[in-house]
Parts: sequence; C-alpha cells; structure tokens
Amino acid sequence: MFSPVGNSKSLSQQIEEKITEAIRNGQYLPGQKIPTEKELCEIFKVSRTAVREAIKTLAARGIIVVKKGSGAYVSEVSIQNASESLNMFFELSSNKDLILQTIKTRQLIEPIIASEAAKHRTKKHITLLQKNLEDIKKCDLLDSKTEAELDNAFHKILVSIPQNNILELLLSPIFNLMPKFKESVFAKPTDGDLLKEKEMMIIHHSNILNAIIDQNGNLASQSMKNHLATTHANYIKSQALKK
Amino acid sequence: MFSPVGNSKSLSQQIEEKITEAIRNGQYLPGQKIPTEKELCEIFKVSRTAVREAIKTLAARGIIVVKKGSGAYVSEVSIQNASESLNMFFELSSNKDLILQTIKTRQLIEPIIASEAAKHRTKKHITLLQKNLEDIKKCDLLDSKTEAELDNAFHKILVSIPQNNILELLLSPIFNLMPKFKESVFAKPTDGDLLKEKEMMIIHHSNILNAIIDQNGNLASQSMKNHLATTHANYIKSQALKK
DNA sequence: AAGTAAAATTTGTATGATGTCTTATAAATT
DNA sequence: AATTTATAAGACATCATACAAATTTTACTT
Repeated sequence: MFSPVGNSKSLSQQIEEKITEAIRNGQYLPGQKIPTEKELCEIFKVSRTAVREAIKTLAARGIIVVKKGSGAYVSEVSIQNASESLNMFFELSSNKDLILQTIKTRQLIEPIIASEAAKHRTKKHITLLQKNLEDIKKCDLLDSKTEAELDNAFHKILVSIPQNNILELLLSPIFNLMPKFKESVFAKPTDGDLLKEKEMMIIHHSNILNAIIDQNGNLASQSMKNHLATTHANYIKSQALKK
Repeated sequence: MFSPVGNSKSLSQQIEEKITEAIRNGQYLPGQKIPTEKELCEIFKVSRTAVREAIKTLAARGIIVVKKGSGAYVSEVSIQNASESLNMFFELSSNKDLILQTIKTRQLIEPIIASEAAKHRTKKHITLLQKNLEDIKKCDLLDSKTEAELDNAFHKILVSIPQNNILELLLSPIFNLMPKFKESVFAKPTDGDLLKEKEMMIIHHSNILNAIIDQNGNLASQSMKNHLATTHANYIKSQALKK
C-alpha cells in the first residue's frame, strides 16, 4: 500500500553503492585506478565531501585503497583484508564464552585439518614445521608472547597445507586472536607449571608432526584432539584458579 | 643508516584508533552514545572533517551506527555486520577455484557439524528440520531460488544446533553466499536432471535428519559426507558441460 | 499534565583554502 | 649519455566556515 518514501540513504551512501556496483561489474578491475575525487564530483554532481565520505567507507571495507597524492585503486582482494572485519568483531565481542567457544570450535575443526595436512604435506611443509618446533624449543620460557606466536604459527602452517584459501580465510580470525586470548585471559601458571605446559605442548606438536610426516591422517587427527583437549583443560583450570 | 621515517598514520586513523580503544575498554558500551562530533573535535583538538572521517570508517566497519540529528552509538556487534566484508570478498573474487574450495571446505567441516548436531539436538530442532524438509518437498521445481534458500536453511539449522556462536559466525559467509553461487555458476540441468537432483537432495537431507533424530553421530556425519560428495560431483559435472 | 510549536543540538552536505605526497618533466651536473 | 636535482602539476589530507536536514530539548499554551 505504502511505497517506501524513504530514500533514507544518504548521498554518500548512494555514491558508495554506485562505485561498488561499478567495481562489481568489472568496470574497474583490481589494481586499477578509479576516477579522481574531482572527476567523481562532476560525474555524480555532488560536493567533494560526499565523494570523500563514500571513498572513506569503501576504503574501510577494504574494497579500495587510497594512495595519498596518487589516487584510489581497487584493491586486490586479499584474505587479510577480507578477514579484518571478522577480526574486529572478535576483538570487540564482549561475549564471555567467546574463548571457550573458540577452543571448542578448534576442537571440532582442527583434527580434520591435521588429517588433511597429513595427506597433502610436502617436504617444504615438513621443513617449516620442524623449524617452528626448534624455535619453540629454543624460546625463552618467560617470553610467553613469542611462545604463543610460535605455537599459533604451527597451527597456521597446518591450515595452509591443504591449499584451501577459503579454509584459511574462515579460520584466520581464530588464529589472529589466539595469542591475544592467551596473553589477556589465561592465568599465569607458576614457573613449574610453565615448564610442564611447554614440555607438554612440544610433545603434542611433535606427535602431530610425526603423524604428518608419516602421512598418517588418523593419528594426526587423534594427536590434534589430544593437544586441544589439553588446551581446553588448561583454560578451565586457569579460570577455576581465578575464583 | 637511516630508517624509513614514514609510519605517519593519518589524523583520522589515529582518532579512529582512539575511539576504537575506548570502546574496547568498555568506556562506551553497545547501545551507548559516543560524544558528539563537536565534543570529539575539542577532545582531540582537530577539525570536524578528521573526526567525521574517523566516524565514517568506524560506521563502515559496523562498530558504530550514526543517527542523523542524534549522534553516533556503539552498535550491538552482529554476525551480519562482521561477515559483510567477507561476503564482499566472495562476491568480488568470483573465480571458479573459490567455489570449488568452498565446497571442499564444507566437505571437511560439515560432517563434524552433523555429528555434533546429532549429539545436541532437541525436539525443537527436529521440528524445525522436519518443517524445512516439508517446505522443500512442496517447493515448485522451477523455483530454484527458493529451493536453494531452503537447502541452505537446512544446513544453517544444523550449524546452529551446537550453540556455538563462533562456529556459526565463521561459517556464515559460506552459507550467505551459497545460494548466489548456485544461481550464478551452476549450470541449469535439463528438467529431468532437475527432478533427479531434487529427489536426491531430499533423500540425503532425510538421511541426515533421521540420523540426527536417532542421535547417531557417525551416521549423521557419513550421510552428510554423501550429500556433499553429490554436491561436489554435480558442480564438476556442470562445469564440464560448460565447455 | 499534556500537547504543540519553537529553539537548540547534531549530523549531512557544500565550498574554499592550505599543506603534503606522487608523478612527470625539465634543467643541471657528472 | 646518464644521473641527479629542480620545478610544476595533479591528487589526496586537513582545516575552517556555512548552511541544510533530522532529532531532541525546551518553553509555552491549553
């Protein structure tokens, strides 16, 4: 009955949509430059303010990149770019179960990934994983930040082995945020526990790596399950200690 | 000798970070209003332009929503918002590998989800899934769009059963884009094939549903694998036909 | 006390000016 | 002839001001 009187979209939003549409149509391909602000003003018959706000939004979405003094270019769609918003969501999400759910999600998904990695691994992957393991062993016990990053890197390498960009993309927020989780939330164990936890981690990573070297998917999956079960348990323990 | 002096983040970027930081600190909670542009100008000692650009970026990221004449409010973080960039990524990179990788990713992850769903399902979930199945059966054979949406809805319900927000969030881009993939890329089979494919889909969904009703995780997982293997095969076939 | 109209506040758009960065071209030096 | 430096032009970044449009607050009337 009532047609939307709306048109509630702001000028800059409309311009933003038109530019997006042009990009989506292939009118401007990744790497190419879109018209200058001045030209866009003339094309759309609006002020530079409106154009600039539209451009700012598109840049924030990662659809274009603006180079000062040069112009705005359609960005090469990159996994990093695409997952930035997801990462932001994770960071801002105030859900207290977030960490627990993240760990549970990893428990569901990573065993499969380990299994796939065992099937598709090459010598190059093995070398990478072995180097990572050595680095972790050498890492200072008190440098928990580096250790967390190396730990994370191990899992990232695993996810990269099946050469499935989508899989990597979807899981990237988890791996990006994991070190932050550890730093901010996990309780600091006493020195003795620290050592024990690290040794345990190294053993688990070794088990996973060996299974992958042997191309034994089932064993890799099972080793990963064990590893993450420990992670889960450690988290529960640390939360209990806080009370 | 000289290190690059750059690292000059733009003014609006700096402001953006400060506001983000304040939100992250809990200084402004979801739903609350952040200071007006004028106030922000005074706080940061910059022009309104710079402040507005920062606000624009934050709004584009879905971190705040701006109401004309009222102010800017911290938004309730939603999955929809968070995955919007990802959706754009999927849309822009419409290369064929992407679809194949998406299908493969589903083949890796969804069997586990089906298995979990079998463990955690309630009567309410069963009812939902049964209704969805009935709707698909009733759906007009030629209305492929509705059919694709219903198909997708089935899988979405499954993902929601374990009540793991992270899992849902991570996979939402896949489910959001799946109908579009089908519409734009899959070859239209002949009428006979259409009927056959639909019957097959209904059989597979029934198998999955029955396994879930029986709380038989292994069977649910296996049924899902079969289902997605068919999806995979159909896609390969459709691509071959195009040549 | 409630409703309404006016005023104040706040965001949206427009315009002009100045600064800084990038790129291209010309001039000077080696 | 090749390299370096100087200059100019194009383009984005920031600032300031003004006005428009939407919302919220205030004041006034009933």
